[in-house]
Amino acid sequence: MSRAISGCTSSHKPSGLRRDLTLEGRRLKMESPAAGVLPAAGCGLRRLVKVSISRVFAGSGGGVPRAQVKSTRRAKASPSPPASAAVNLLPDGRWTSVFRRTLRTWFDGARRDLPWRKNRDPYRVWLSEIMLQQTQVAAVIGYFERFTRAFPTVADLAGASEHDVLRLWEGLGYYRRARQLHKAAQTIVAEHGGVFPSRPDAVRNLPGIGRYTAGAILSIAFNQQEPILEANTVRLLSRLSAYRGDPLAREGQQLLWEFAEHLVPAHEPGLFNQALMELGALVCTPRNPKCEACPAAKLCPTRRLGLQAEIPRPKAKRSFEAVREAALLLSRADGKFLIVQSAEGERWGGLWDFPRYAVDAEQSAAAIVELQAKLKATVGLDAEIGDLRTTLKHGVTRFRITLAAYEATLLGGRLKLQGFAAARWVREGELAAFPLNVTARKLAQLIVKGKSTT
DNA sequence: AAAGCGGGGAG
DNA sequence: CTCCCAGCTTT
Repeated sequence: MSRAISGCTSSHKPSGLRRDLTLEGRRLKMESPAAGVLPAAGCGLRRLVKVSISRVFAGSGGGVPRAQVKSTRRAKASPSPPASAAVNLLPDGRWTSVFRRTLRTWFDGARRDLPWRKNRDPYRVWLSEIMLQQTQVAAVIGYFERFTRAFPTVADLAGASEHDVLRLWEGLGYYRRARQLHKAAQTIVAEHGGVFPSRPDAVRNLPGIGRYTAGAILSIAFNQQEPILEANTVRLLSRLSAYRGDPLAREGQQLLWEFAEHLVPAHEPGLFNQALMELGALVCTPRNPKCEACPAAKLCPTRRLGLQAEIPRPKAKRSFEAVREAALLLSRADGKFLIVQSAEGERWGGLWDFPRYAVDAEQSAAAIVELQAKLKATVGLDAEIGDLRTTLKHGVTRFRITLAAYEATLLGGRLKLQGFAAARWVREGELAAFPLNVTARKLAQLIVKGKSTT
């Protein structure tokens, strides 16, 4: 792995002087300026070039094959659990009635005090649901508070710039959510008079709102008897029905949605749905579920069968593709850095970043050669690159990113940049005002702190 | 049906 | 380390 790149000892500071700067005895020369979209400072240029090597580990695995057979003994002293036959998970009326009452009683005492539970304002419910998509509660709380402070109403959100919306989303991930939220707010203002719609099809048609989110908003904010199914309830309902198939496959989804629809009561469906999720989040956890503390323990066939570790069926491992990237940090004599905005549909779409280059080479020496070629081809630079060094590492779900750096200088010319929504030169102090992805944010901090790249 | 999309938290 | 998270959208 190429994280062993290290040893840059140069620590010169940026200066505005026009000089033929050398780094570690190596020089970066400008090639003939190609027609480009970005003017580089004509003279006195000093570029600080950093490279980040990012890597996405690959590997693929298959799902764990499991027997399809299940036993469906019935409980004796408790209401009958749902059958786990392949076609029907629905419990009888007695089980359902006991479960609803038990769950609601438990929720009254166990309910967490979360900021979006302060009231039932549809806007706040909606915002929280969008933020909570594939994102844990603890991670959302602070974002929700800052966001609602900045944009207290749908109209405030609709009137904001996408830049400001993304700034408040920065670090939360899945940035398409923020852009869709923003667009939906504008739709609500334009087509619904600024009032959040309550008709299911109108809600469902807003960008970023799928079946789960629509059900959550309609039940919680509008007290409509609509079911929900998300990560917590997939797990909870799988266990409550001892469903041994793949809960994420089509059949599993259909059965679990039917189960959820069967369970949701006419009275306070929103509280019931939140109670389902709360139980899944706090008690019926993925690993080592707290069955001793579960109000529904006696209603749970999975618990009775001791199959908590098998249900829900573990997901198949994801496969990964190896990727390595270099982030280029260019600074001019006036201290401005080049940043680019990722195009819509791309990774980090809408966010700003330092331009990145794919690097295939495994070893640092080969990576440097490769980068030289790419810089020449894409930026029009002849670069002699100093030592690469690791500056920080960052890991995300599908990426193992190691950022390294090299230093070089550039003496002017024009840059050819394509494939970005926008590109700008900004002062060091202005970097913080842009919505940057997390690795760019960390590199920006490095710039502010160190001034030099060592 | 499968892939793409981020980042952080927990075990 | 690995797994998972108040999913949606596009292919």
